Amino acid sequence: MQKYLTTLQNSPLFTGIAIDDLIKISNCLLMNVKTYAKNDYILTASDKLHNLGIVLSGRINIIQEDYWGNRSILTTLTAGDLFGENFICNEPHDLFSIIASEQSEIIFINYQKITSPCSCACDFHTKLIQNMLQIIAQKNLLLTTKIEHLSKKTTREKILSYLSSEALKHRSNNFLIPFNRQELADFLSVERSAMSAELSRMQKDNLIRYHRNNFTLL
Amino acid sequence: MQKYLTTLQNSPLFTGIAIDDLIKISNCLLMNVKTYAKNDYILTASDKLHNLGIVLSGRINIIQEDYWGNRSILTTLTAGDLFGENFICNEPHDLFSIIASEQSEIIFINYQKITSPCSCACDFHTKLIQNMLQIIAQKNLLLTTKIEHLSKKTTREKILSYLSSEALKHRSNNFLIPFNRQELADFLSVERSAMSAELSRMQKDNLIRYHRNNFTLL
DNA sequence: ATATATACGTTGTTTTTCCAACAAAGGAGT
DNA sequence: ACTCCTTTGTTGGAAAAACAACGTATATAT
Repeated sequence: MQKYLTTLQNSPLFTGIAIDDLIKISNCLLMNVKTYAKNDYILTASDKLHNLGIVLSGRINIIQEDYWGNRSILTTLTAGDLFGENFICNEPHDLFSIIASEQSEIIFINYQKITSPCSCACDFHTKLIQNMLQIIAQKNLLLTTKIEHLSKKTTREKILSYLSSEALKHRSNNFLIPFNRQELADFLSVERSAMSAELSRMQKDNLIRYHRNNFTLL
Repeated sequence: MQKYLTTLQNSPLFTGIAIDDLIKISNCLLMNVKTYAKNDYILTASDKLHNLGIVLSGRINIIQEDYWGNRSILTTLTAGDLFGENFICNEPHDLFSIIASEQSEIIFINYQKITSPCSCACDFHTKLIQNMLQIIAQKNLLLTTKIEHLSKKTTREKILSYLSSEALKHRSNNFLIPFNRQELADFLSVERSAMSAELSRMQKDNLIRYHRNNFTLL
């Protein structure tokens, strides 16, 4: 357990919890490390997940299989990343599976133990619960704004929706975006070259100025 | 307070908590009822929200104002509905405002009090925290699957993505959808008539069968 | 400085969606 | 059955996006 502490400490679930307290708390949480070989299933779509997982090493993919069996990778997680926040305490979903894409170690934390107070470490427990809520709430916010962008019908509107939210976030009409063109196109679910073309048209129309990933709204 | 108990009891935040316990718990939660007139701001974009809100009566809109000041209504909430789960414990967002669209009563519940255990009612408190997590996690799941649909480029792919997830959810290739055509089109962010046309083409291509809101995947 | 790879922009063609207008089908009430 | 109203389906032209192919800029390494 000792050797995983640094990874755990850097996980958002344990932010604000001192390393000494982490050691104490780890005894109450029914933690449990498992090792998976490449291509092992960590969770199949019909399983119900009772634990929160944190990747200690390796790489795992959250995948979706549709009605016809077509697979697509939703996200790929590496050391320190958390999973299961959404599946937990929900009915069996039948939507996602989790597979190790290389040999991986996962630490599982009993969900019940996180949400119910215990005798030994109640102070940290409160912090833990708040961290947990914050993580999900933050993700929720990200998903909501992304949906806002994706709901726009034209590429131009999608771009403007995204740039607008970035400008509000930075409290400035000039800001850097964390994507290159291909990544931005993927994020907005449009075609890269078409998006590039639209960007130049928007510049011509005096809506925006940009160079590389530095953007200015006019 | 008494007269609001039924509304509160029906709120997902308090499911599984008996009415007697609800009365006890309500004393610990620093609840606070406020009345708003039509068009009053309940939250402006730059405010930080410290409380969870439940609508007791009336109707409120969660709105978004973009960089240029264009407003759009994201959701509209009525009696029993909860808001603030996502804003709470996040940095000021500058993205959403909340406005009463008619005279409304809102009960605010101190967020700190929800997440920290208290002396008087710890059993219900645990249930409360679990309800809170479940609500957000469930919403998260909904948002994630919606993003999956919206990320598809063509209308046909969006429809199939949606129908596939419904089929998996119902564990059957035949199911009823909870939308009429206009609602489905809005949900998938496509144009109704174009979607109707695409549906008939899909039927002609032997991908699906449908009548009204009864669908079968082939 | 040169070579090489990667990111970005441009253009023309094909495909898809939007839009508007209308036609057909289904439901509710008399 | 008939009317009225709502929902769903159809069609053709206009607009937009996807796609492919290529040209240009920028970064990196040797």
